[in-house]
Amino acid sequence: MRLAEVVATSAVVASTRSRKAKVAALAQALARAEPDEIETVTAYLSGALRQRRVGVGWRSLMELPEPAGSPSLGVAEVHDRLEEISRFTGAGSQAARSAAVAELFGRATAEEQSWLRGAITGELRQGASDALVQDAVAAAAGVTVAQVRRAAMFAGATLPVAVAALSGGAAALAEFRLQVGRPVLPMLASSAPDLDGAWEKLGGGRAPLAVDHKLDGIRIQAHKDGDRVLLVTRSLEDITDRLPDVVAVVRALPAERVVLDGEALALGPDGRPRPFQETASLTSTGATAAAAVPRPGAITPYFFDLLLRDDADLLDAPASERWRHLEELVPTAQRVPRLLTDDAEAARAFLAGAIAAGQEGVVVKSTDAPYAAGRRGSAWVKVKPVHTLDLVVLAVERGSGRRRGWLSNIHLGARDPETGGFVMLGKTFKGMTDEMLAWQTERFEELATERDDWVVHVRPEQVVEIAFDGIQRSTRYPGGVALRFARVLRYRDDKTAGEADTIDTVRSFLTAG
DNA sequence: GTTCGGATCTC
DNA sequence: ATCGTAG
DNA sequence: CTACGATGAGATCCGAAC
Repeated sequence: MRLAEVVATSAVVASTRSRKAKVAALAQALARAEPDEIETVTAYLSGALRQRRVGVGWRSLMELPEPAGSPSLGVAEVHDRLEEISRFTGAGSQAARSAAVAELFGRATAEEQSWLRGAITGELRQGASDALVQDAVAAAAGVTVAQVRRAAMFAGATLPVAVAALSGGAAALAEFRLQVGRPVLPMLASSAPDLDGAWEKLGGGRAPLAVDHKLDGIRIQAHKDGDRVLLVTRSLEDITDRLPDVVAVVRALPAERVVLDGEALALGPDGRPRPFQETASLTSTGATAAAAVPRPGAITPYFFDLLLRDDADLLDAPASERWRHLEELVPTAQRVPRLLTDDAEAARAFLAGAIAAGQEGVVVKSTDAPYAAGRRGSAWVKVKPVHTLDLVVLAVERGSGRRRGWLSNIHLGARDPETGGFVMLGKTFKGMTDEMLAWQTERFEELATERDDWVVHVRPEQVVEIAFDGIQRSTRYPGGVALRFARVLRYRDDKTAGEADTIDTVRSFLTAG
């Protein structure tokens, strides 16, 4: 198949908001793919490449060669070229990479160039990605969407499933099942503003619910097959070599085969969790580096679910049954603290205990739900305490895409009583309704002092109430601290900038946790 | 050898 | 990661 | 209820420039 066909399909998909029309266009293109191109075409229709990383980003694609007059690129050839580009390493690799990129783009038409750029940077914005392509695979192969999704959950990816569906139909899809050593997409949680909200979402405690500590580390899925251990992250990246401590724990479990879900984090000498930054740092340096450098604490795993034990596939079993196996197999010290209760009061106390222990919050779980891999199901509801501050807007960035024409991303400052000025702490674009965007665009145009292509600086007069999850140490911002997951709650016209929170108040969150 | 920018991963 | 919008 | 899109901070790794 020619790349031009994919590009034309992408244009059709982007031009309509109707999901049915998007799926129909994607299915038509899929049906035209040659058997040996199905993986590439499926990936490209979802706007993704098959390479996990190419080593080329938006910056390298700012300047492109003259586009070709007519299309000539084939889909398979593009994939081969990108594979070569992704493999360059060592001195001179950047030059070789950029020469190869120029060569590839020089053979693309203007439309193909812009599609390629979008696919490489992940900013195609055609309003369809994996989920709609799965629908299209089902339509093109004459199978149900549920069959495709189920297979994709076991495969941890859509591409092999597309190949199976289009070449072998429903029978081929039925071959996919949970296997040790083959990562599945992790189940995700929805969220609630507080414990009562979570309680209500899960039926108000008519049946007992589980309340798990929510640990602030990185998600790990552990596979054990005899002595062999595989650890993957939430995005299914293999991190086995970076977590030798966790590998040892998993290898020692008294089962031949096991698949576990959990969280790994760094502990201090006092047994309390270290800040997330430390966990991230320790898990991203390799095993040798970590062993060579004195560490304040090892990376410790805490498991909260068990998907497979020896020959029992427990994905569809009720949570209570999975947890029973988990408790039999994994020592308490390596399990996430959990309370089973039908009493909201007890659950609130458990949440308070989690916070006091330095954890992030809790996840409330139904005891009878199956493990819904890859879905943000309603069977798990997370609750994290929210902090708020009244900050001052220092500047605004121009929006793009859907927010083009609006002033969107605001720069946030805290008051500095010593200088009488303001210290920047971060930015946010979250929590703004279209109505707020319209209002703030007008407001900040009024307050504008200087403007460039991207940023409009404003007089520091507008106070905004910001919600956030916590404070991190920062080398980027002058105050030495930054907000984690800041979002706008509301603009405050009842407060002046002189009444905004101070940088000292912000810093006090660092020690208070 | 040190510093800086880009890419890619975590949350 | 969070959040708002649209289907 | 689900999927999508617009974007946040920090850390490391690698290569290039100084």
